[in-house]
Amino acid sequence: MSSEISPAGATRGRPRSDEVDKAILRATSELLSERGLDAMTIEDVAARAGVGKSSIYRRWPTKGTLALDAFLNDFLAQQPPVDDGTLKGDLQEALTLWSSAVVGTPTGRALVALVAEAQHDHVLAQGWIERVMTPVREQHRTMVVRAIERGEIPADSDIDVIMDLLYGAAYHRLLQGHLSITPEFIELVARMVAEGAKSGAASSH
Amino acid sequence: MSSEISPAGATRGRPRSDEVDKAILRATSELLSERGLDAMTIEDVAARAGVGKSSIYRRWPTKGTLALDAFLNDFLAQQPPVDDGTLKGDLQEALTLWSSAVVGTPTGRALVALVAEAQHDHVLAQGWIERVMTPVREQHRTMVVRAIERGEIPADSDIDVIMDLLYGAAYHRLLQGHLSITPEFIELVARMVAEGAKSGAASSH
Amino acid sequence: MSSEISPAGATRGRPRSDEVDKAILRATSELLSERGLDAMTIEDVAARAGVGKSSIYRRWPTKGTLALDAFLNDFLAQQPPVDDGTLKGDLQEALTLWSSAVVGTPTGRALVALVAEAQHDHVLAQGWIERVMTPVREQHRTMVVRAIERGEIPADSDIDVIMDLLYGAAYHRLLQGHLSITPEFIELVARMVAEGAKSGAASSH
Amino acid sequence: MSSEISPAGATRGRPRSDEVDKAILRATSELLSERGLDAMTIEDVAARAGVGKSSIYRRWPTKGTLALDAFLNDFLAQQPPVDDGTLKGDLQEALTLWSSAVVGTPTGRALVALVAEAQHDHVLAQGWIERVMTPVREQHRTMVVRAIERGEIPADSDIDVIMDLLYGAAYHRLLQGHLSITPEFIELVARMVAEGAKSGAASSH
DNA sequence: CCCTAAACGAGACGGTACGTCTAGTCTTATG
DNA sequence: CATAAGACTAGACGTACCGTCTCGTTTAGGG
Repeated sequence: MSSEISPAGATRGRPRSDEVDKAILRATSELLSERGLDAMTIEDVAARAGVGKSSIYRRWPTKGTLALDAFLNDFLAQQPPVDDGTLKGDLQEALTLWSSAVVGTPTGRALVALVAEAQHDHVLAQGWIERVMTPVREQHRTMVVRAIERGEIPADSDIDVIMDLLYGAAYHRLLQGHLSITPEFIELVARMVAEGAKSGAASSH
Repeated sequence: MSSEISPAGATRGRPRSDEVDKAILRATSELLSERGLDAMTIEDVAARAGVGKSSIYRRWPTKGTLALDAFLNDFLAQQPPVDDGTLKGDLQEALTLWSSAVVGTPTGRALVALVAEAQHDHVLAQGWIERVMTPVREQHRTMVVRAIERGEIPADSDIDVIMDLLYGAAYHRLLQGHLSITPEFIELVARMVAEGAKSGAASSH
Repeated sequence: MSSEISPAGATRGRPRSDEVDKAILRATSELLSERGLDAMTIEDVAARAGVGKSSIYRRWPTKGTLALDAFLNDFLAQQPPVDDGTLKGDLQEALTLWSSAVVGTPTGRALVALVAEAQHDHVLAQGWIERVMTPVREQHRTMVVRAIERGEIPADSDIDVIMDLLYGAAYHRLLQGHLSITPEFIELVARMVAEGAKSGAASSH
Repeated sequence: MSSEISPAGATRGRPRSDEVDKAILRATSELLSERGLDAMTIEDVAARAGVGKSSIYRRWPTKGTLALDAFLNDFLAQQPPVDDGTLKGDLQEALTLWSSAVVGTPTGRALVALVAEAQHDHVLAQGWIERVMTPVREQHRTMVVRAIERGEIPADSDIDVIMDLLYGAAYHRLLQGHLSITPEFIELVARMVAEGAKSGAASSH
């Protein structure tokens, strides 16, 4: 698990046990869906995993970073690359995949809780960017690059802003809870972002 | 303060003291900017305000709802209506106002913490929608209505989605912290949303 | 309970509950005899007494001082004054009373553990002297005073040393465990101390 | 070190290292005077000695027995036999030697801690009797035997009780801390015990 | 002008989880 | 085998807050 604190030296002393890693992450996943990050305690995890508390603290500095590792297994597998032939189609498909992984699911509740937790856990915040935001955006960046190659949108389009509009709208409804994420919403967002992108050269003000 | 629990009966007994209200909200505001919602405890607030804990619990059910009241004073005053003559100009101006109230300010840190807290405090979540989201969107709805009246965008545009795109992108950067909110970002978002809106009839898939 | 930390002001706030005091001391007494001071934990006491841990820490700074209070109830009642008419008889009777309270009893195990604990708990050490050693010696001082008045022993006898010889020998066997405390031992100690006291003027070297 | 657990078989495999023994005992001695038995942990000792924890556990079953070995080196050398010509003189000299080894010294603090520890470490308690109490008393027994041979005290004197009176008084002040051990105290104790011994036949009640 | 009911400051209450620490055991790679 | 290193389970420590609950006191109407 890449976010773990690695043992200082290297091969001296008893090595960390993989069994323990797995048991902790399994217990964390379970508790995360059963009661959410906030109601999950380190002591719960240790008890459920049949592990001493120090074996957890030895690996993860905070509850949030532990939860992040447990979350990643589930989440990333559900965000494969897409290719529909049009920018609007790609955006819609990506957002549909995201929403089906996240809306009303345990994974989604974990995501929401992690974003919340990251607001006061800076280690988690950094891990979140590096291990969730960056990979997902990197993967989806190709959608936009293909659209540029097809001549659908300007060559100097700001890919980051396109991503922010697409996911921003979705995260907004997920986190603020003022309206729900429906297929119609997704279709409209994808259409408007794709359309807006056509006029979206990076800096023409 | 409208979110307070009001005394059941009516006028018997000693009335609630306005001094106490003010002292609590002042202490909350201070502590909120000094150390953030998460590190602020009810006991801190009581001590700072020179007030018994029960005088706080009598008025607000959770730490979040208390913080919401303290936040609202500061925030809403800073979001006046705008009118620039074009949709893109209105959107840009509204977002600029928002960002100057929120980016790098104590108010912004409070906002972020409140959104986080609302993820596991349902009373707060409801209050957040009713007392922050709804008023702000209501106020800004006129921007879009004017654009429709001017014939800039279709009559059946989905105002909610336009708002979600605009604020969603901004909240996204604020909450995820992967990129910063610059004037260029705001300009580009406003332009792309305005452009996208031109093709954004509510349901044409 | 005189060793408790008393509340700062006086009558402000909710007063300490006598019920809680009693429950804690009862639980402590029980656990002390069931498993000894060392194996007794504050958490055990709290659970047994049906009390929060903080209600214990609020009153007693260390496990030792808590145990001391629990011990005192039992012990002091068992050390009434004696009067036999002769010094040797008084000493023998006092030591017999002490030994029957202490040898092979839960109270005795508590005493031994407290003396041990006092070696690294200075607050307890001071409390032990003030609330056990001093009262017992004060009470028994009259035995020696009467012996002086009867002319049995010199007027300038060192009462402290007489006490140290009498109790010292007994504590020695109790704590070192090299030999046991029998009636014959007690009789002989009492006789030898009484006899030694006849030549024991305070400073004739 | 006689209290160590000896290796089961004999000569198979890598032999125990004397260096390790010495390093452990040296580290123990140092830590014992620096912070006392109670604050000394096995992990401290291992770290200071540059040794694995298991190399300590392989040799000594408990912290107390380890400390006992470290203590013995220092202590026993300081208790040579005495011969003054009179019982009172011998007792006084023996007690003076003991007090100068023990009162206000690191050795003394170790002794006190060991007696305390022995109250809940039965292996240590047994070792204490066998390797401290017994040798010292055996050595000093000759003082009393000589006094009997000189006709100073009855032939059927109880040597154990004489020792208990002498050392008991001293240990009492050392452990209870209610009064200090001065030359005057020692002189008076020696005189009173010697005097008491003249009437101290074993069982004449 | 008293009476009564509620609000007030203070702080004790039963709980719960924290993150740290030590104990004593176990598991590596290296001598 | 013994060794140094250090991970392992277990569980107590003392602290910090939680939200509730007494206290004695204060402050208003309503009778």
